[in-house]
Amino acid sequence: MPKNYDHNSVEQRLYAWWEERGYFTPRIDPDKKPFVISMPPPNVTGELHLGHAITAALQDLMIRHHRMLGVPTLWLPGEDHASIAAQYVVEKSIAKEGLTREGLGREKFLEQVWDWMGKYRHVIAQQHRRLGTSCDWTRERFTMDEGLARAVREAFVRLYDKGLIYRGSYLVNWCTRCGTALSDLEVEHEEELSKLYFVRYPLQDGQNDYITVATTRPETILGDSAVAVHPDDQRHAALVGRMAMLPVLHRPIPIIADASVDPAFGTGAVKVTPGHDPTDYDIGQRHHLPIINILNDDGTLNENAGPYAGQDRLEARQKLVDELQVSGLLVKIDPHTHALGHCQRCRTVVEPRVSTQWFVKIQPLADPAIAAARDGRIRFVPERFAKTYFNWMEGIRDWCISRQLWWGHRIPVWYCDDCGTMSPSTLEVLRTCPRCGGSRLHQDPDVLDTWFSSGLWPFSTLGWPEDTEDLRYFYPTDVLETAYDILFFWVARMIMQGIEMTGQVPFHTVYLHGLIRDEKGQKMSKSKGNVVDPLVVINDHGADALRFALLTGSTPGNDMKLSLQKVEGGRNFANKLWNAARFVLANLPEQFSVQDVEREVAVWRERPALLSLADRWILSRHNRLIGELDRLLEQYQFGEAGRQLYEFLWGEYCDWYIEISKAQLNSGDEPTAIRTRAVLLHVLERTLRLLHPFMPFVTEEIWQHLPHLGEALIVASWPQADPLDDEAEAEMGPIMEMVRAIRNSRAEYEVEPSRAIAAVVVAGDKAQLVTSHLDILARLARIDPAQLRVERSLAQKPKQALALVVSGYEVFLPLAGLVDIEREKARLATDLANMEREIARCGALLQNQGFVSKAPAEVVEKERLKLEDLKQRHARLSERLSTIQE
RNA sequence: GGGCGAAUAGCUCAGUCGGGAGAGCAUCUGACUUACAUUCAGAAGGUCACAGGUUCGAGCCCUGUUUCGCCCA
Repeated sequence: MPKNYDHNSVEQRLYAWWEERGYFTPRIDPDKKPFVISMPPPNVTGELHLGHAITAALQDLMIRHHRMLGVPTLWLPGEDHASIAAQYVVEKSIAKEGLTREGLGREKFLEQVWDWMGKYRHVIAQQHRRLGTSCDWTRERFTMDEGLARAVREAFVRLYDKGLIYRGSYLVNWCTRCGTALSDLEVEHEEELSKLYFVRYPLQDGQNDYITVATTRPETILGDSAVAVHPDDQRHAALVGRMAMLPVLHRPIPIIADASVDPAFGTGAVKVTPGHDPTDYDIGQRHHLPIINILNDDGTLNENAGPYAGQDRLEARQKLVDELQVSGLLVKIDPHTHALGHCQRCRTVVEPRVSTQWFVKIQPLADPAIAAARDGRIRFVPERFAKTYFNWMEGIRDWCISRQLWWGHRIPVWYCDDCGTMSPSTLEVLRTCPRCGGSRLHQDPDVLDTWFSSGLWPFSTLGWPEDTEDLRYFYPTDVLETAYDILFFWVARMIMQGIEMTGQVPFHTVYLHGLIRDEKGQKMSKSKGNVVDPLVVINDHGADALRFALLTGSTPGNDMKLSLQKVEGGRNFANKLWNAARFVLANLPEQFSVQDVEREVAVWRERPALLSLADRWILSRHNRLIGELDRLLEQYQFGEAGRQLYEFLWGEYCDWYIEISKAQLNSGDEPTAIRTRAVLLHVLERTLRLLHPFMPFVTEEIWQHLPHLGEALIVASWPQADPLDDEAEAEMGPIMEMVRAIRNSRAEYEVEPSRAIAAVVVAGDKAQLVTSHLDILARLARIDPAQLRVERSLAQKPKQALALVVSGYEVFLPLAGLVDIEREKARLATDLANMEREIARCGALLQNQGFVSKAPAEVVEKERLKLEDLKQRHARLSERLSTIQE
């Protein structure tokens, strides 16, 4: 094995091997309940980013863990066709060649999109492989696959037949660039500084009388149906019921009273444009006002705009303001900040506009989805997202699902040119009209909101609506893991559609992770140019390093700033592990087999006394780690689990046990050496299994070098903990403390690191124990074995020596010529003072009746023991102080 | 306007049982000690945002305040 771990020579080779061996594909076993995750399908608009990397890391962790638990485990991958986003990027792409969607025509344009899909689906799948995702590629799905298209038609028709889908003319969000309607969720509001225009509307029957209204969109004056004031507003009460004359168009409109008007806004009088504003739309409904649409699809004004017809809305705004100015109707223009809706995809300002669209009646779907979360059939991790979910679900409005786009699932409704009826159909092509039998049919030209098909993902990917073996076995799935920013878009819709279509919740747990931000805390975006490409990170430091950094650097639901230093830390960890394995292997004899280890382990279980204290300690620590990991993984505390693995492997196994093992291996006692090798290997091998879900590549690679049973770590079994050895842990603690204290003193007195020094350990009834572990002190604290003494007690304590007092032990370091009595006095005095403070605190606590009577017995006992230990150490220290003061 | 989150070491963040404040990085001192300089040993560094409250005991629970961020309307 080379000295440094080289991820580049390992990762892609191992992945190809795993995939080829078929480890990612579960075997259906009717006696076992499977574990299933549907991978959130990335958009085929581009390449993966760090958000996908954390998604992959978290899900692969759960998947690999369950696979090792022996559960049939399915992680179903795929890609989303991302209707509006994909159409947007392809349009931009062909624009570089001077082509337009309209110029190409529907068919030719769709060919271009399919080309794009083919390319990027492949790129995305390859990138997922680089991340190490152990998903079942044999079940890979695309939301535009025929099977999934069939599911979309089925879902549409079922909802239609139940009366939950309707078509009608309503006010919707309209993107003038994309030329389509959008759902409420696809509109993003941003605070912007704009202008508030105050405009006089002359009264129809008054001379020189006006009512002044304030508006941010003066061009919509052309579509006004009324002026409204608040019913209690005394300033305008006299005008209610009279008529105002619309500027420019000179159309008389009524002045009405409506409680939704905010008297504090502008002058308290507002213009009402039911065709282009949601609030005004509602006012219009209440007062039976006419709806006037002044916009064409592309954002130019239509014939209702009179002289401004044909002009772009923003161009018309300026001209109209100029005209108002000239005619003296413009009172003033104030600066004004307000939230403006933008198209999620192209950032164009969204215009509310009345048009004929398809809608899902959402309340009948939302109610059961709310109930499922209320009664615990679905739980959220972290829990607080349940509240966000309820907030949104309870205020939900009907879902506009039709889009005036070309790329996507065509709305499965056919119009008969003979009898004029419309027929929804689950058939891909409807050839004859079910009503009149006519064959002159044309399909609705629009497509469905992408999220309509995404909402079916957990079951459409398994074959629904067919009653397939996969659907029966793998559905419902278990965990849905994704970023919190698509809770409404996707998660909520899967829950609603899942319950509606299958009668079951599609998953029992929703785990939401936060967003990955750059080092300054900003959201990564291509336009900001601060996007970190996961592939670059992987090439530099390895997928394991990236995954470990993402997993241990985040808390569920919280955003995370990823720094490359953190990834370097992960890379260093992989290298550390690699070298630990090199050490272990270098010390194994040629013929060392797993059977040898197993035989040893079986013996220890019967007779732990055969082991050294350090052996027992590392075994117990390892078994404790297993228990902790089981608990943490169960609770979805993946970051903490990873950190504990890191701490164990680096801080305990490498820093202590490997160092101690060097002494045991070189002790000259063959049984000790054999035993030590077995412990080294046993603990390493089992810890590799625990770490595998976090760092799959380096663990598998090392495992393959070690003696092992079975084919691959990826399908090895998850370790089960042996009993803990509390005694060993309790006795090892003070010995480690002693080593640290000696190292500390050596550093303080600037003893050359290479120089071995003498020591006397006073150990009371632990003398035997320490005597059998002198090698630890000798090696780890650099004590000269020839000058190391252990005594039960010492009548005459050396004066020219440093005295170290740790729990249960006293250590004297006779550093001839180095000990400075004055300095030593000062050190002892400081230590004593600190100790006295602690003793006072501890004593006061134990004096406190409330504490003694109310705190749990074990906490009280802990404090008692602590106080006792402190007092002992204090006594020895003060004795020492008086000795050297003589 | 409503809701949520964050505020802990110089930086980035853990701290999910209410029981003596932690890690990584950075800094300082020292070391090529035969697995690893992607390393090792040691040190320094904190009024856990602020003010109250509950409790024997609060970084953690409750109330209020400040600053920053996000979501919804």
